[in-house]
Order: sequence, then C-alpha cells, then structure tokens
Amino acid sequence: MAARLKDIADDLGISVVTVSKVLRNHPDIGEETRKRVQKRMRELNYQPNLAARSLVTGRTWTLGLVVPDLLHPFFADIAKAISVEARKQGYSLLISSSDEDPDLEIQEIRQLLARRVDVILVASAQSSVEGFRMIEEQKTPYILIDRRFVGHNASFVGVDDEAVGMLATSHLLEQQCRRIAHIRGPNVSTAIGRLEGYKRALASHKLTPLPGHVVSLGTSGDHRGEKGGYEAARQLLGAETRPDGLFCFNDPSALGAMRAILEAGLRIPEDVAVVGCGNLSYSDFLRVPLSSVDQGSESIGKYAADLALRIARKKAKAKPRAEFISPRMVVRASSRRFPETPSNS
Amino acid sequence: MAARLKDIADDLGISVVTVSKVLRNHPDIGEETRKRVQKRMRELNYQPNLAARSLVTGRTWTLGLVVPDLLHPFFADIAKAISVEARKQGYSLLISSSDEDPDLEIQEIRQLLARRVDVILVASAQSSVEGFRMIEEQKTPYILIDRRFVGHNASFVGVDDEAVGMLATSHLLEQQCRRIAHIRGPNVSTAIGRLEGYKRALASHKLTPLPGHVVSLGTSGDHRGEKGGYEAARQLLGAETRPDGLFCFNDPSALGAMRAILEAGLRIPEDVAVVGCGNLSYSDFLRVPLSSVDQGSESIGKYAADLALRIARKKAKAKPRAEFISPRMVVRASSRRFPETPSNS
DNA sequence: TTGAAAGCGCTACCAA
DNA sequence: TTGGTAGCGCTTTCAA
Repeated sequence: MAARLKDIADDLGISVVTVSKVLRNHPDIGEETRKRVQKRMRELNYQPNLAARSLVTGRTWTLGLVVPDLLHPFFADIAKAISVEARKQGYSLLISSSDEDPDLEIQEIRQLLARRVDVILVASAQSSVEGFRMIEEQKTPYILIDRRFVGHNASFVGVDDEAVGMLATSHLLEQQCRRIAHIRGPNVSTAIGRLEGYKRALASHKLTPLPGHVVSLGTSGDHRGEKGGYEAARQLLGAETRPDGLFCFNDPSALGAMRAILEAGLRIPEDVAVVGCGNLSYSDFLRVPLSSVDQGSESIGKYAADLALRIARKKAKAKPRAEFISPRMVVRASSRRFPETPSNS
Repeated sequence: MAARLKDIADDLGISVVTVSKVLRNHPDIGEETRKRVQKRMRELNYQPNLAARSLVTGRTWTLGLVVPDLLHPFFADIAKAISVEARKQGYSLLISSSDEDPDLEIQEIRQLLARRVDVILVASAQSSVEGFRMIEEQKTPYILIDRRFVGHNASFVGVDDEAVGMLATSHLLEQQCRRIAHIRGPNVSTAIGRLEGYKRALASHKLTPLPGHVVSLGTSGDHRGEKGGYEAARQLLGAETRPDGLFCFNDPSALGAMRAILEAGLRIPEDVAVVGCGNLSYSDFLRVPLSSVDQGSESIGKYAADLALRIARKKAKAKPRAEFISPRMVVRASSRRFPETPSNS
C-alpha cells in the first residue's frame, strides 16, 4: 500500500539508511544520490510512517489537549490557537473534551499517555491535584491551562483571575453601581480568583458584598451556564436589596442572567448593569451588547503552545513556570451608564 | 520510564506473549496467570505503547478530522460529537483547521496520512476533487462532511442543502414576504444547494429572484461571515427594489446582515424578515432572536463518526454511501410576522 | 559518503 | 494454556 523507505531503496539500488538520511536532510549524502531519492519520493508520494519513527525516537510529535468543553468558545479559541502553533512546527494536536467530568478527564489523560504524546495540556476539571500523579509517574511533561491548583508546582498558562474580578468590579463601581452582586463559578481556581478580585475591588471602596449577593452557578447539566445564570439571577433579584450591578463568572451565565433581568421588567444597564467574562464573539450582536472581560484566549493558546513546543523540543523537562495573561475590559451597552465611557480600558 | 510488557513479564517470570494476551483479553489464558498479570499492570500503571501496536497491526485507532474553522460553532459541534463517539469505541481524534484554505487543507491531509489515521473526515475547502487523489492513492478511507462534490463517488454525511434553501424560503413566503433576497456563500456544494432550494421555493410560487437580489458573501479574511453579511446586506438595501425577506447562507452572515438592516433604520421582521442557517447556540439572546435552519450538526457528527468507525473496524473499504440529514426550521422573532407562527415546523 | 546490524514495543503465527 | 520466533518501518551506531 503506502510506500516505505525500503521500496525507494530497492528501486534505486541503494540502502535504506541512505534514503532515511535524505528524508531527514542529513548532511553527509552526495548531491546526486539526494536528488535521485527526492525524485523517487515525490513520484511515490512518500509519507514516512510516524508510528515507526516514534517507536525508535521515543517522540510522537504530537501534543495532547484536554478541555472541559470544546463547544465553549473560550476553549475552542484556545484549541484553535494551539493547533495553529503546533502545526507551524510540525506537531499535531490530539483534542479531547472531558465534559467537566473529573473521571472522564482522567480517562482522557490515560489515553493520551498511552499514545505517548510529547506534552499534555489540560484545562482541568479536577478538584484535587491527585489526578496528576499519574502523569508525573509517566514523566510526561504537562501544562495546566486556565485553571491551576494553588501550591501545586506545575507549569501554568492562564489569565490573572484576580485581575479579572477587580477589572470587572472596578468598572461597575465607576459606573456608580454600589450594590454589586456576583454570580460565581464552580470550585475551581478561576472562580475563586475572580471572587477574590471582586471582593478586593469592593474593599478598595470600603464596601463588602451584601447578604445574598454572591450566588453560585449551579453545576448541573449545563456546562456553559446559560441556565445556571438565569436561575442565579432570579435568585439575586429576590434578594433583600436588589443589586444594581452584576459581575458574572462567564459570558454564557451573563446571557442567562440578562434574560432573567429583562423578563423581570428591569432595564439593562439602567436598573442593573451587567458584566461577563470571556468576551465571546457574538457579544456585539446580543439583545443588549454584553460588556465583558477579555481573557485573551488566543494569547493563552499561543503561549501554552509555545511553552509546550519548547518543552517537547529539548526533551529536557524545563522547570515549571507560570505565565499570567493580563485581562482587558471591553465595555459595551450592558454596563455603559454614561455615554462618555470609553469602550476599552 | 514507562513500563513495558517485558518488564511485567520479567517480574512475573513469564513470557511477553502471555502478558500481551492478558492485555488484549485473549481467551486462552489461565485464570491465575491473568490475575497476577492484571495486578502487576495496575501496580505499574501500565499503558500500552500505541505506536508499537500500530506498527504491527497497521491500525492507529485514530481518526483524523479537518474542518475549515474550528471556531465556527457548526464545526465545533461536529468535532465534539465525533470526538465523543470515537472515544466510546477507544478511538482518538486528531483535529486540524484549514482556515478555509485549500492548500493548507492539503497539507493537513498529508500530515494525517503520514500519521496513518484509520479514517479521514473532511469538511473540504477544495474547489475541485483533485486533492482527494492523494488520499485515494494511499488507500486511506475518507468521508466528506457537510460539503460534497457532485459526481464524485465518496462517502458523505451532511445536511440536504436544497431542503435547507426550500425550508427557509418557504417559511419567508408563508410570512407573506414576496421580495425575498439571498446572501449566498462561496462556491461550495452547501452554498450551491441552498441557492438551488431558494430558487425552487420561489418557483413553486411562480416567483424568481429580483435583479440584484442574490448577493455573494465576500470570501476575504472573514470566514464566519459577519463582516461579509454586513456588506452584502448594505448592497441589497440599495437594490432597485428593497427586499422584504432575506435568507442568509449562515448565521454569522445573518448577524452581520441584521446589523446593516437595523443601522439603516429598518425594522426586523416588519420591514425585512431574516432567516439564517446553522441555529447557533446564542440565537435566543440576540438583539433580534434569529430564525434559523438547524442543520443537525450533532447528528452529522454522530453519523459521520459511526460511519468512520464502521469502516475503521472491518478494514474492508465499504462502498461509498451518502447520508443526508433533514434540516429543521426554527422560527424566532427575526422572521415571525404573525404571532400565531409556530416556533418549529 | 554509504551501509550492515541492532533494536524500539508490540502482535501474529505456530509449535510445544 | 504457554511461549519462541519473526517482523512491522524506521533510526542509531559504527564500521567500511
């Protein structure tokens, strides 16, 4: 079926080794031999068998990526960016989706380990760091994306979540909101950091969250959070004092929340100003265009890929390093209470 | 580093072959031996080296997917669905994005061929069928997704595009639109089929497209088509007779078009009713919720994966077959001119 | 500059 | 029920 080195060697009456050297641009090959081999390769449309190569080199030229949800635009962005960078350097990308399920994630990681990918990138749904022991045992380098584990010394690329929370909340404060609520995410580092930032921004104005003004996004079924955001917002609107500003863990939950607010007959942003996080691509086209903190998903993907490829190249295990991307506030109608507010800050 | 069959065999004083058989649940192994081997495998957290296995079996247990744009929700949906099905059967998925560039697509396919994936799935950006010769030469089975080539006898899974065009246009006709325009896509089968359906639906009402009422989405830079849709719509609004209904090639272009319409001071759907295609997940939250033809992206992914896995299993090359998914009209505010219009049809 | 030999980790085949 | 042998397609090493 597919041509092999041996076929080419036999055709040309030379040895397999010589052909192999031409394939890899090894210097000590005669000009004429090289030409002949290259010609024959083209004729046969030769493709080296990467499985065979991997077996002997111990490298697969493949990166493995595990995300909680490939449909979430944030992770799709990252996957795309990684894929582009990887391709540039001749690497392929094995992508899998854990559905936000820690057990499934472990299975996916096992699969990637079995395939001996050179580096694993994972936006983890684990609540503890236990699951990574397995990777470490196999000595496969890995990089955490987006979500990290405090006190766990692994490479990390993601946004500075506390800055996210501060940026969003400070913006709402600037818009004269004083009763700012927060719909927080599940118990992972991103949600914790954003909550922390939210509190710090309030504190800098000598404020604290009012009773019932921090609500958790339900975790059930609905990963991207539209439904959860809707329910959380309904809960908030029934709170002792009604919020006049709302910072949502992510954009999908903000969409759900906005639906609840509009259904309750309130105006956005006059009655409740809303800020999301993620800056999803359709924000401009929404019923009320959504202000959002941009997490620089593309940069995250690019940095993560660069780091992964650097590690993959010199098989040496570089010491773990963390890279924090700075978030950026993108102001749209959902939180612009004063016309002069610039659209970015 | 990673444990090998030989390590386990040596530890237990048995042969590699026996261990290999336990690994693959081969029947003729003594109960006790099996237990001992399994125990040791667990202790060592053994992961078979798939590259080695591939080399001897000639199968990689990997599917390859090439899409024009992983960020487009339609293709993200498909990728996710395929990934889920593949995983269920122990297959992994190599995903790459061609950026709608035929040359890049060919490169990606070469890469997948070099990796000897068992089946290639491709939503192709090729304008001719030439590029597939390469795959055929290597005897790697492949399945076209979403976009096909008339007269080319290959397996195909996708929506019935003519039905898409008819569904959308008939709906607009039911809403009493009589000057229905169409923003058509690039020169691939999907765009051609939808255009065909649009014309047929008009014809069944003894209508034909008015002059200037079929506009092409520009192809430059902007793959998902928001910008293209905006520009196309501006062009349409300047036409001899202004359209009162608009069927757009996809949802992103419909978003752009709606922006142009609203900016021109017109109302949706009263002045211009709009229908998109793809039914993207945020349609409900848009400034004007967008009516759209659902292409059943998940079904497409599922069918395509099933077919691919069936082919992968019995290495036999099944004869090419085409599977057409029926589209479904989802009516929302952007085209609902009469309150009683049901939301699905 | 070229090539013979060995071996990567696994499975297929057949003999014990 | 168990295992020896051969070999998948390639790279590495070292000798010619």
